[in-house]
Amino acid sequence: MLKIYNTLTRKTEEFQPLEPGKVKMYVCGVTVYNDAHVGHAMSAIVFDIIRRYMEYRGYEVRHVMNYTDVDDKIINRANALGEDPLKLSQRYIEDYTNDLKSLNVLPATSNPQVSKTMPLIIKFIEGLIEKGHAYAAPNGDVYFRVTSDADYGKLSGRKLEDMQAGARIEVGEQKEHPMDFALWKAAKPGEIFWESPWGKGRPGWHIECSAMNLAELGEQIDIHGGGNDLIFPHHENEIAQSESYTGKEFARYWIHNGMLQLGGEKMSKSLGNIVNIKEFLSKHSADVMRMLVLNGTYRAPLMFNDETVAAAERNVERLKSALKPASPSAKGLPADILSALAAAIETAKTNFTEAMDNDFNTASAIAALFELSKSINTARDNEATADQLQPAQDTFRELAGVLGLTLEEKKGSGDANKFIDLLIEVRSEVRKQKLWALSDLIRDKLKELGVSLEDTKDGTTWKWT
RNA sequence: GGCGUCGUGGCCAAGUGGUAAGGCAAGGGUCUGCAAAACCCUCAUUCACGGGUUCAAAUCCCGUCGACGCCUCCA
Repeated sequence: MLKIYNTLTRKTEEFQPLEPGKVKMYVCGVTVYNDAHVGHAMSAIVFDIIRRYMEYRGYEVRHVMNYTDVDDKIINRANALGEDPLKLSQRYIEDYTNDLKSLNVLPATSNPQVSKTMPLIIKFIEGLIEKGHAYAAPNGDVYFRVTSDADYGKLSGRKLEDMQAGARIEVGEQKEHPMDFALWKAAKPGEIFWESPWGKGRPGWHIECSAMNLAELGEQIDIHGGGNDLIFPHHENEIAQSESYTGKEFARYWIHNGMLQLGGEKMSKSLGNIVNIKEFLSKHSADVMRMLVLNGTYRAPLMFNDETVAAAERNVERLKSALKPASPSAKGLPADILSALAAAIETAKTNFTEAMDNDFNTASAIAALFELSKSINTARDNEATADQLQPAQDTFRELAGVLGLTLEEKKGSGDANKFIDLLIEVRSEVRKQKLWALSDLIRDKLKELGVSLEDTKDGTTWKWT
């Protein structure tokens, strides 16, 4: 039985989809005006794992992730670069799509964009005005009337009175209530705009997600996700808009991932403590990024530093060791170890599923993989044949795949491979003659070039590092 | 100030009532010409602190201290 922690109720609840066997999941994507960083990667990986696990459990998942391609920051950046805002955002959409692919994140079922949802957004706002939940200000802005929503604040646990008391809230000139938020913003001179019943303008930040949800998944969805920095105001306002518009409960389960921490602080563009996804992937594999996420709890802050990255690197190597082939000269396993291996397969499956069912407890799930890898390696060291190893390695590969780990070795340039093979062949002859200094020199020099050798009784293996 | 999450070994971290998973690092060993990898052993009488409930608490309750996130754009 799959259980999920729901931000809305602050409880871990049994997952019950609206429609048996199907999951409608909407995850807030990124605002595309800049290179994405590893914090965005964390969020994407978290929901990728959730999606993969639900599919493993047999659900048909419709996974929608939007792109915010109309926004103040995009307009500012485009102005600074002298570029058309929609061209700029389109460029970064392609860029982020590539990042996600590099991270082995499955493509979402669909990726709606604000700029392509304009008619529905306008219709949505009109509907809210008709029902008294919104009003147009004289300057062409349209605001949501928070006092018209009886349970406004239920997701973030805030009350309007408390928020009004907050010192940093300033009363907008055009607003009835300081917490009212913009559904539509009148265009400033020279800004990109769309025609609307309220004049030229563009949508506010929150309305896009309500509209795209409706367009892609309908009035009610199972899961709504995003970073926990979106709980307020973004998700709170989405609920207010959608539920005021449809009169129905919007999302049943709200899932929020924790923030990636660099130097004890949230990684964010405004703090300037950024590691880009591309920068990270130039030094480490996608599996390493994923391992960092898997080692922790998706809801908790994720520590990101040299030490945790190095540990993740080693963890990935350790898991890969389980997939090394059996020795060609293996004589076969003793009966007791063979049955222990069979038992280890079942234990791993059980522990893995129990862990993941418990609100996607990946740290526990990964522990099940470490234990299985130990059993496999022990079997290999005890003369297991390839056939004897295979069932365990198949299970291992399958479970790792559910977490989105590829466990693939790094590929070098194909041309180099045959020369490396040749060098190793020569080195084998050198070793037969016990010319250790020379053979070690070859090994050391290759290491410097990124090729690491391992001498085994069945000969020498190598890989790119 | 308000709302929320959380404080577990040198580090990352699971465990939410029954006597501390897993990984990294470290030390010892097996194997190896030497490495590397793998495997074996060691590594928290204790879970921020102070009270309380209970036969039993890291786990529940109260308080204190501390960290982080949100309250402004944010994955």
